[in-house]
Order: sequence, then C-alpha cells, then structure tokens
Amino acid sequence: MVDKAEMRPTMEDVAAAAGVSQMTVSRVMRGTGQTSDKVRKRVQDAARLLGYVPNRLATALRDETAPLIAVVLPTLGNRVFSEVLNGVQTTLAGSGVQPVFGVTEYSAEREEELVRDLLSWRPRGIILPGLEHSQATRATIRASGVRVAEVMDIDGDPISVAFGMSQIAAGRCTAQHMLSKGYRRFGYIGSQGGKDLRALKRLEGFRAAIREAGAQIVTQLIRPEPSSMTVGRRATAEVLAQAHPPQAIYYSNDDLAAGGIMHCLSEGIAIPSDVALAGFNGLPFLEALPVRLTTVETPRLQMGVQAALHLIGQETDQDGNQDRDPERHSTGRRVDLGFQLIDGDTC
Amino acid sequence: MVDKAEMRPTMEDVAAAAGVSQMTVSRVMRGTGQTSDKVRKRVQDAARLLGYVPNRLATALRDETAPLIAVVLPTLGNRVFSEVLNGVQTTLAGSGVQPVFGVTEYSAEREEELVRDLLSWRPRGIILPGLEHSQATRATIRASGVRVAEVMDIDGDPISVAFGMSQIAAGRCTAQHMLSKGYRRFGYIGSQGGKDLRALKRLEGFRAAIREAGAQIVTQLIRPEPSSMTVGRRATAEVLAQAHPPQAIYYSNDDLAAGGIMHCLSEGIAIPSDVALAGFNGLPFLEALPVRLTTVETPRLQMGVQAALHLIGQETDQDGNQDRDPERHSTGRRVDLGFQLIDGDTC
DNA sequence: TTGAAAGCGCTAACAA
DNA sequence: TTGTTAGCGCTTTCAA
Repeated sequence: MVDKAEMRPTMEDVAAAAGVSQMTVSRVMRGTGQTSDKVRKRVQDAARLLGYVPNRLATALRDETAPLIAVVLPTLGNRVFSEVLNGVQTTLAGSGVQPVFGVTEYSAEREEELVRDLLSWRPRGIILPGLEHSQATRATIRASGVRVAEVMDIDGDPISVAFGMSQIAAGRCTAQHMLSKGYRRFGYIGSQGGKDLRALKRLEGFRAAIREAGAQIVTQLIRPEPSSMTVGRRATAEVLAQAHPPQAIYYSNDDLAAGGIMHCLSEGIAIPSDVALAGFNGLPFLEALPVRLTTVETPRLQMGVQAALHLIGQETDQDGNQDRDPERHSTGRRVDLGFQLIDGDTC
Repeated sequence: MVDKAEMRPTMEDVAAAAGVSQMTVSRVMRGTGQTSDKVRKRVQDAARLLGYVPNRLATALRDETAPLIAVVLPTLGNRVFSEVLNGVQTTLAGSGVQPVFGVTEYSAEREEELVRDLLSWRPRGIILPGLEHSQATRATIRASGVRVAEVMDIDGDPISVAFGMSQIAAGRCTAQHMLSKGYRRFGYIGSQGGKDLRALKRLEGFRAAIREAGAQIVTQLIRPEPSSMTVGRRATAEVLAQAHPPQAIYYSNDDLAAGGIMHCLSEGIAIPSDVALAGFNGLPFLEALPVRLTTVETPRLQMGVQAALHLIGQETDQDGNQDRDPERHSTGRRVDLGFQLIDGDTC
C-alpha cells in the first residue's frame, strides 16, 4: 500500500500496460503527432486505469522552463494585493499555468531572497510590486533572462514593462480636488511605518500640490502598524484631538479613511463640514458605507490581468525602441492604466 | 545578449569556472559532504560571478517531489481565504517551500481539474477547502499518495486530516445566543447562490436550533452574487421592507452583516431594538464599526498555519489508529480549532 | 576530500 | 504510424 503510493505510475508504466512504447504514450497524452485510434484509446484507458498523472517536473526540465508565473507581493494583509493576485489567477486559470508566490512584507532583503527562490523554478515570468528593487534583485533577474512585469506604479524606471499608474499624480490629483473645495490646512495619516513606497510617492505628489497652492500640511501621522480600519479610526481620533486640527485629512488608503469615517460617525463629527476626508484605492466596500468616501479608484485587478497576459503572451519580440531616457537600463516600457478620482461626500 | 539570457549557468558552468567537478559544486551549494575551504570559496565565487541560480526542477525530478505546497481555494474574493493563504504563506516563508495555488470559484469540476494540475508538480502536500470533494478528486489524490490537509470544516469525513471547526455548531451557537435574547422571528441572508457548502452547514445548525426552540425563520434570502457589504446592505433593505420583517437577521458572514449595519445606520433603524443582527467570521474590520457586530470568530489564519505545518512537518508516521468509524475511507483525523462567539451590540 | 557514472520522467530529432 | 536515442540539471552511489 505504501509502496503503491510511492510508485506513481510513469509513462513507462502506462506504455507497458498498453503494450506500446513510452514515446507513444507521450504523443497520446499531449495529442501531438499521429496516433491510430486503437492505440490512442488503449493508451488512454491504461492511463486512466493506473491513475496516471503527468510529471511536469520532467517536462519543465526538458523544456528549460516551467508553466509557472512567479508573483511577489508586499503583503497579503491588504486587499489590494489579493486583488492583483486574483487578476493574475483569473487570467491564468485554464491555461495550465499556475501562480507561485511569496510575500516580502515590504522588505528589500526578503525580496532578494524570494526572487532567487522563485526563479529557481524557471518560471515563464515574474511579477514584482513597484519599481524599486535592490541592485542584487535586478542583477538576479537580469541574469536569469526571465520575463518581468512590474505592477502598481509607473513613476520610475521599469526593468521591462510596468503596468500601473502614477502614484505621484494620484496624490497630486487628490490635493487639487481638496484645494478646489477650499481647504487650506491638511492632515495626513499613513501606516506601515512609511515602508510602503507607493504611499510615500502619493504623499510626495500631494505635498507638492499643497505647497504650490500655498496651503499646508499641519499634521502628519504615520503609524507603524499595517493599515486597517481600526488603525485609521484611532489615528483620526488622535489627529482630531489636537489643539489645531486640520480641516481635511488625506489618508494613505481607503481602510484608514473608512476608519476615519467610523470615528466621525461614532463621535457625531460632521463630514465634511467639521473635517473633510479622502482616501485611496476605491475599494468596493466603500459603496456600502453611510457616507461616500472621496477617493481615487485604481485598476488593481487590471494590473494583475495585464501583467499575467504580458508574461504568457506571444509578444516575445525584443522591441528595438531607442532610449528616450539617457539613463542606463532605461529600456523599460510604462503602461499607464490610469486612475479615477471619485468625488464622494467627504470633501 | 539573447544567447546569454538563454544560457543560464548550470553547475557544470560553475564547475568549469572554478576548475572542479560538477559534483563538487553540488556539494558546496548544498553544504553537504566534505569540501576544503579553498575549493568551497572558489566555487562560491564562481557561482556568484556567473549569477548561478540552482535549477529546482532538476532537484525535484531527482527527488521525485518538489518543495511546493499546493493550495486550492474557493475564491480570492473573500478575505477569509486570503487569510488562510496568508497563514500558509507565513508558515512556509523561509523554509524554501513555496505555495502554488489555484481557485475553484466553488465549482467541483474546476476543483477536479485544478487538483490534477497542481499534483503534476509533485508537491509535498495539498491543502483543500472543506471536506466535500468529488469522487474523481478523491481518487486522483489517493492515487498520487500526496499528503493532504483539509481546512475550514470538520463536519464530515476528512481524506486525511482536517483543520477547522464545526460549521454546524457555529450556526447552532449563534441561534442559541439569539434565542437567549428573546428573539423568535428570524431572517437569514446569504450569498454565492448557495454554492458555499460551509455557509449551508451553518444555516443547517442555525435552523435546527431555531426549530427545536419552537421559533421560526420567516425569511430567507440567498443572493446569487459573491458576498460583500454592498450585497448585504441591499439584501437587508429588501428583507426589512417586507410586510412582516424578522426581529433578527442571521447573515452567512460578516461582510453581509456589516452591510446590514450600514443600512440601519443610514436609515435610522435602531440596532438591536428594531432589528438584531449576527454575522460570522469575526473579521478585524468589525472592530472599527460604530456598532460592534455579534459574530462568531473563526481561526482562519491558524487553519492555514496548521495545515502548512502538518504538510511540511516530520510527522510522516502512518498512525495505525483503529477506525472508530465503520464507514469506508474513514481514517481521517479532525483537528477542531474551535470558534468563539463574540457578544456584540447587535443582538 | 574529490570525481565518475547512472538515472529521475519527459520530449525533440531522427529512424524504421 | 510507431520506436529508439540522447539529454535537460541535478543527486545518490560508488570509486579513487
């Protein structure tokens, strides 16, 4: 019984059972080449009978590449990334390509190690979050020759192709919207202890627009914890308890902002007259809140979909486009999937 | 340049560069056997210089098993499953074992196909959601001899080991709690068009307890969409608009229930005096809501952690415990991770 | 302490 | 239409 479990049937076994050569089994299993109906049926029956499951490791070794897409994510704690993963998964479903993945928790060292681990599977391609990667990571990837897609961000220099949106522009856009409503004294609430580089870029864009308008950010609170409604609620309470609280708060994402809404609802603070709020992401759950949050909707699913499509697609051609950017390694292409300001009731 | 990319360095290349045999490189890379300091250093330098990345496909083919854990999930649209996946991921991180996964969208056929696909990687183990699997799926798994862990549920007959909790008991527990508060006329709101078997089990337990108490479920609304706050909000509106609305609503999960809370907040419906609510899961975001939802907290992360630990653990021993259950194939072990009723403000 | 040979399961290329 | 051979990159076994 145990022996039987250890002895997974191979093509050789199926061949013996069907009375043909192993090569014929290979042809039948993959539907390639010519095989007579009789033989084909005999092989298929034998395979079914033995419970044959192909060994993809052998095929992949032979092919020098595995039908796998490696996915690196900053965290699984944020819905945004499970949505990206979902986009990848959906696109891959049925294609016979599986996603393998790992999580960095926003650590560059962890990313280095993880990328090496994942590349050792010789995947068809690898998806990385953002454009910032250590020299070692870039070197490993370059040496491996694997196809790369970076997602989330396009403010920077892609290794190959980036599917995302301008985080800086999103921050700027939010600021302009809030400024247009007349707010002048702003607060900012973030999380992850500033390790989320995309959030920092949004803040950068936001800050620049605020400064250009002569307005100011009077409070900036970046909590060390991962973002959550609870953290957002607490941080909001803290910011609003200050002597001179801001008129409007920009949150690094919707979870935090929704926490802010909850605080206001619970404390009877009027939105936006007492305080205005804005988030980022446009997560679906916002639709259900009693107050419609002003936010920036991002094409998270699309980023995963496009990245996966790019990696399994036929477009193998190394496009010979001349570098418009004189910097080294600047051969990357940026695909701007855009974003959309959602003008809610909180500003 | 292209050639270089295609020619990933192998141990043979490293060996040539270091002036040793390929076997010596193998030993150095894995730190096994005896190697002199000089040789070791020479090999390591050569490997680094060439950007050598081991080919796990070859190792796995040789070993007849890959350092991979296959994970089957019903969906990535529900936070619960990304939390399970997170538990798996966290447990695997640093062990050199990666998760490969796929999503069934609650389809048994898709599960069959997916399991076959995933097993073709010869993973160390496979994690399946729930205890209900088609005959074909069970057969494939049995034939492969792969280690299995089922998660979420323990009401049934595990293939091998199940890490979960009793969904039936959870439903029953919620009913008893609500009954103890004096409610007699209940409503039920679900989603996924009844494809979520665990939700059905909870409803079963809930219904049984209600019936035993002589109370009744006057409305039952199962929406076809995946669950979300928005769906919950709409469904709640619908149920409460009826001529004789229930006094209390049991939701198949927290997302739906939170949507119910939002509806009530927006419409000025008092909770729990106008209507009482209860959910399921105990998701972290509930903490931030203005009203604390009564729910049942489940050890989702733990299910992933325990399942992963079991699959990569040393416990290879085929325990020779006698079947207490006379049914065929009933050698499974059930690990009850329990659940906890959270007595909030909504009942 | 190091090396040579064999083979894991599969497929491309060629032969019959 | 079917079969034979060689080899993908690695590790186990045995030899030096």
